[in-house]
Amino acid sequence: MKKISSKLEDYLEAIYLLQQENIVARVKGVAEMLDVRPPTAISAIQRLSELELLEHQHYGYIKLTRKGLKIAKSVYRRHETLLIFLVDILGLDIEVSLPQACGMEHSISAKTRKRFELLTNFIKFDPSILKKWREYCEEHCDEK
Amino acid sequence: MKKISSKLEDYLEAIYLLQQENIVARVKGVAEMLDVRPPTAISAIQRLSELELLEHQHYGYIKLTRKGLKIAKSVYRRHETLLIFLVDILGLDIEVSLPQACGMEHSISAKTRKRFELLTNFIKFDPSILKKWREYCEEHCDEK
DNA sequence: TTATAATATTAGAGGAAGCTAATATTATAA
DNA sequence: TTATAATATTAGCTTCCTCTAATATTATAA
Repeated sequence: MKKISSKLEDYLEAIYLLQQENIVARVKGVAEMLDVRPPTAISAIQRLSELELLEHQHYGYIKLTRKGLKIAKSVYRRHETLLIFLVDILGLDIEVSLPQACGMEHSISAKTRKRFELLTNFIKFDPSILKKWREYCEEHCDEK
Repeated sequence: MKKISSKLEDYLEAIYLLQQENIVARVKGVAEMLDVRPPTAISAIQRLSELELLEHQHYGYIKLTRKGLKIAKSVYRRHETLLIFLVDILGLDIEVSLPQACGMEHSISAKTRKRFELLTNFIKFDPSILKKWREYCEEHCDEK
């Protein structure tokens, strides 16, 4: 599977999320979700279409192909895993965690994602460790 | 402090590391470290010079300014923290960890970095937790 | 000291990703 | 059904970041 840029990954992820809600995505929704202007979204969508990662009918729907969906899901999975780690384990606010998860999600491998998930569960579902960690964090988090 | 692109952060970090070894950095070293051609390095160095993050004498040395050094150190610190986390806690090989740390280092805040460091120390320096985590990881890491 | 090698720089091109302004199409409401 | 609003697209420009080829400077070795 070819490597695409992190920007293009963002577009696939956004289209995937819109598809979840509405079956198909539209240019306006994509542009709004990624906070870009419609022409910017269009040009990304056209490149993704050339890569056969989605199908785009003129003035019509946008739909991920099987290959596109696969990439989109994997990006979103990394995003989710990192977000949960930042919020539930590192104890960061959701608002600051979101953009950081969005930044990191393009850099980690499947194996790394899995390890993040394991560590999250290891801590989260062991009350004594979770408690110890929370206390440790509380105690040291104002240092330096 | 102005936000610069992650590419420019990479250049500052590389120059910082070269400075550590040789007092001053040179174009060739920077280009080699970042795996780009000299003209690419030059153009980045010129932009950084305009931002007053480094001083660059024609055909001569490259030296970070105080502002540049501050950014470089902070990037490198994030890099180090993430690398140690990936290797010592998540148990990943150094070769796969390096590029992933390089990717993530541009996305995390100072607070997030600190939390990563705390979590690393919390696990690393508690032998019983470390042992439990290693076993847990070993047991589950082949799933999915 | 001068020729050669190494290094640095400039010039110019290209792709990615963004924008605005203008235009085309589709959807909606009178 | 037709005028208007909403949406999508095209055209053309900008900046960032990369490259190669050509040129300039500095360092080294004969």
